[in-house]
Amino acid sequence: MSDDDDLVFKALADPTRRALLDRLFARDGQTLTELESELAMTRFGVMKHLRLLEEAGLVVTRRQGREKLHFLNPVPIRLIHDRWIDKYTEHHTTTLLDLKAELERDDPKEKR
Amino acid sequence: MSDDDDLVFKALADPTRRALLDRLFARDGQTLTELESELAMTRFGVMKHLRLLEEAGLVVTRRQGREKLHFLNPVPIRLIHDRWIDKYTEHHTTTLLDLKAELERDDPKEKR
DNA sequence: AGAATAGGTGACCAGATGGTCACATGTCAA
DNA sequence: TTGACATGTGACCATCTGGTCACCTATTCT
Repeated sequence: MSDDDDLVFKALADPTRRALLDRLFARDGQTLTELESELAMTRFGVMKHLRLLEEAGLVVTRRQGREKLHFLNPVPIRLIHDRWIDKYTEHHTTTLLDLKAELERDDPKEKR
Repeated sequence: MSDDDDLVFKALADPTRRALLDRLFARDGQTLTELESELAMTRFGVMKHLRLLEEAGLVVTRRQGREKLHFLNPVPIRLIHDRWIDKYTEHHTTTLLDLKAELERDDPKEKR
């Protein structure tokens, strides 16, 4: 509600930035150059994306000499979850997801 | 990963659409006209936003006569959560959030 | 049937966004 | 201290996005 989290949602809106979060989820504490090498984009682009992620609080950084290490911060994600998932109905959702996984195992890719 | 969820993140990127989800979270099954009346925007704008939310699967609809009822679907939100919150560290995050709430009760609004 | 009501379409415009580049700063190691 | 490396800044451009409007269709009620 306090649309301070606007930064978080804007940051998550781009596929490149989500990919960066995925890379950090897989291995935390990577540098800009490491992340760039995995992403088929110039260093400048990656830097811009990392800046947005950091301003949104989704990534926290620590300088180590001339390197800057990046870490994934899960807290804002958790807050998104809590905004629209009622504690009371959370169990139902989980059940639905299990059912969905079950169905897709039998009938992979059905549209709408 | 299957950037089909691109629609979900794009849909969540706009404050008006998040406000719509909030309204539906508060009271499910509202019509377009009901939602419009709460939002200081023309009906056309609201309709466009609802369409994106529906295409993203965040809102599901049911026609009833000439009315169209809108319902919040929490499943995609849950999937976002599961993408970056490790089951193993989930407890730590919850603990951090509790701590944060605790701190903000004593020191409301501190930046960064 | 005819009026009122609820929802839908396509085009249009101003402003925001993603990506690149030339150039600049800071740090390490020989 | 010089060169190589890691990161940072400001400007620039093509494209996407939010919002509005004139106009259209479908359903309900009298």
